Amino acid sequence: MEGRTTIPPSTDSTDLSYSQQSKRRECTSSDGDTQLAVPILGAESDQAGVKICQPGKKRRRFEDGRSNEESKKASSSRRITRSQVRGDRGEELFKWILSKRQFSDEATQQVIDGWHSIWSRHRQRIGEFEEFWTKSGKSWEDLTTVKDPETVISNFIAQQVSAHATNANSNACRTAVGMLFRIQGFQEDRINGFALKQIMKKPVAATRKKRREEPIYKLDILLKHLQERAEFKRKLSEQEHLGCTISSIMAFSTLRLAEIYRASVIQLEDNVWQLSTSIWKGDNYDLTVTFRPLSNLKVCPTSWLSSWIALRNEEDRSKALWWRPKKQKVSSYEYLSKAVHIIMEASGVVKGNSVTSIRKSSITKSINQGATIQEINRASRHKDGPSTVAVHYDMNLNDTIRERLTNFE
DNA sequence: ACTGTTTACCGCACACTACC
DNA sequence: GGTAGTGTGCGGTAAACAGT
Repeated sequence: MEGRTTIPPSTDSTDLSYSQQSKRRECTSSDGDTQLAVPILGAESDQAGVKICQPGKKRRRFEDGRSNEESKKASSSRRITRSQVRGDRGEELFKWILSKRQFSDEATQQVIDGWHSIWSRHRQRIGEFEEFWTKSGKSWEDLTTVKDPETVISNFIAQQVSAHATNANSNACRTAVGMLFRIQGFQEDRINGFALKQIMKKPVAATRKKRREEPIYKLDILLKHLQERAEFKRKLSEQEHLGCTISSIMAFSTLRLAEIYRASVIQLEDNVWQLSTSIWKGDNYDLTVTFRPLSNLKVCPTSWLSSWIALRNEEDRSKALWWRPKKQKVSSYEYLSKAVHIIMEASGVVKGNSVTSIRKSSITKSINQGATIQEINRASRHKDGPSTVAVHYDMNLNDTIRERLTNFE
């Protein structure tokens, strides 16, 4: 996988429009709020290449070769935690601090709501801090009289590190506890000072993305697979059907999985589908994408959407978009993720590729076909198009450029 | 001194997965 | 199957460079 090949002409289009009775079917978004994942980065470096160049030198650079390539996946030694209690304590502490500042419950809640999905992570880290704090004989009250937050954080991080915290954990703790002081009104420089930055150098460096020209698989293998699956949709398991539908949407809309997860959909006339979602990454805004039938219906989102919806009973029509007809429940984010992975694997996509790689290869293919930069920016919805695209999407196109460079007199 | 370009750094949203 | 720990992508911003 890599290199270019010719794009198979997308040909025939058997009609497989499943029932599409009434215009305007409506499905609402599932989630109330998302509940996953945390920020911060990782790669458990056994001493990542932190290398600070001598003073007189230029810029520091952390990703010079030789850092152990394979970003290690979920380290085998996951810390064991008594999570529920911990998170609850964390949230309690957070709320307690705001109440000390006379924040009303509503106000406090709205502060929390300002974080979309990561709050569930912050509260865990704060909980971890709470343990540390209490264990060292301090009370919550003592927290409000802290004069020097940086010291508190530094000591906390240092102790985490000596207790073999992962880099990701160090980063997460720094962020969460810093936040705890930020809401007390401390200014940035009192929190994230020079000494703490020194401490954080290693974990932060370890998480930096290593840039390389990684080949992206061809979108075509996925499309081909979708096309095959479309032949016998009725034999597909519910999860496969789901996976195909989402893959198709992703390939043709370059939306992220999380965005698709919280999407809702309306069917307009003639198999035209309108998908609405909200973008949270970067600027927050709502987005509506309209899918019209493509010449190859077998890979087209419209036909996958209509057959997906057709799986449910009449009375479930208005249920959430990712409602699971068999189980009679709404899919979780993880379930969607698994569904797409099943499809990717079946298509022959190399294991280890993330769901968003579909987005990547879709954009890469467009570039390869000569899409203009404007088209790419519009499709990818990247703010700072050119640089982002250059770094993330056209990596395996460099071969072409190099080949051209070989031409000389 | 001023303008333009590249890259580091921060922090949050998103993705993956061990484990219960 | 879902939770929570761990890993990744990317926008905003400013520092470090580089040119005029």
